[in-house]
Amino acid sequence: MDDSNYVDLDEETLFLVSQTFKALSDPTRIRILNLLFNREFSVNEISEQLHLRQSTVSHQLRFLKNLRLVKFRREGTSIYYSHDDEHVLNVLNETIQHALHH
Amino acid sequence: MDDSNYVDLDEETLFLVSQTFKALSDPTRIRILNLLFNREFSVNEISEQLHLRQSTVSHQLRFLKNLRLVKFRREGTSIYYSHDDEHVLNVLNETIQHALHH
DNA sequence: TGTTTATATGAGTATATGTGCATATATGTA
DNA sequence: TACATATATGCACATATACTCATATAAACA
Repeated sequence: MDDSNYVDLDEETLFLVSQTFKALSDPTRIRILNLLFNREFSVNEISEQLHLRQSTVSHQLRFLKNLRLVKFRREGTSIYYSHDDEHVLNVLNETIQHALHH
Repeated sequence: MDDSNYVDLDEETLFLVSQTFKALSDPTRIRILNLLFNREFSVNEISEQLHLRQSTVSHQLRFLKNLRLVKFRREGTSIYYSHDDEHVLNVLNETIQHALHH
């Protein structure tokens, strides 16, 4: 069989890929990203919409922010978060649709 | 803004999606799936190729098997594993390529 | 400046996860 | 049957993770 396309993954790539999927491996983060799919929400809005503690949302947003999966803008005392990675969001959405229809 | 497409995810979908990504969130499992991309390998072959303990490979294959991401066939005393989910493998490959070229 | 509102963060805790060792199981062969 | 080889599995342990509470930080405004 032809396995000439096989390339051993370097450590940096492995880390980046695993971190990306780790972001999508937690139900809370999936719910947040799914909520942000269409528009931006403030931390409080996310908290209320998903029935999560403010600190829980804030912790998870930091996680997603560090991976550059979400971006934010300040408006007064509120901070509005929105998604910031088309590729990852597409992967998530595809997999959700795949799960919903199978 | 239009958020009419937003649907709260049911628990079962959330679990399935998060489990799928959890499978892809570990460097060892990523390396195994990446190895199996082109052809099947026995447990020992995987172990040798990736410099992993036999038990580690076996444990992770069980994980992947439970999620139906790999399938296997017996040949004598060896068991050959191969991938069994085109969608997940595509998602993984896309994300690896994305990471390699960015 | 003091107060209110919104968000971020540190510490503690319970649980989940990944790995290795030792051993069990299963197949093949003498 | 006895033994060798290949794989699976139970247990123990170290580490990672997600959540909560309490508190810190930051902006708006009286």
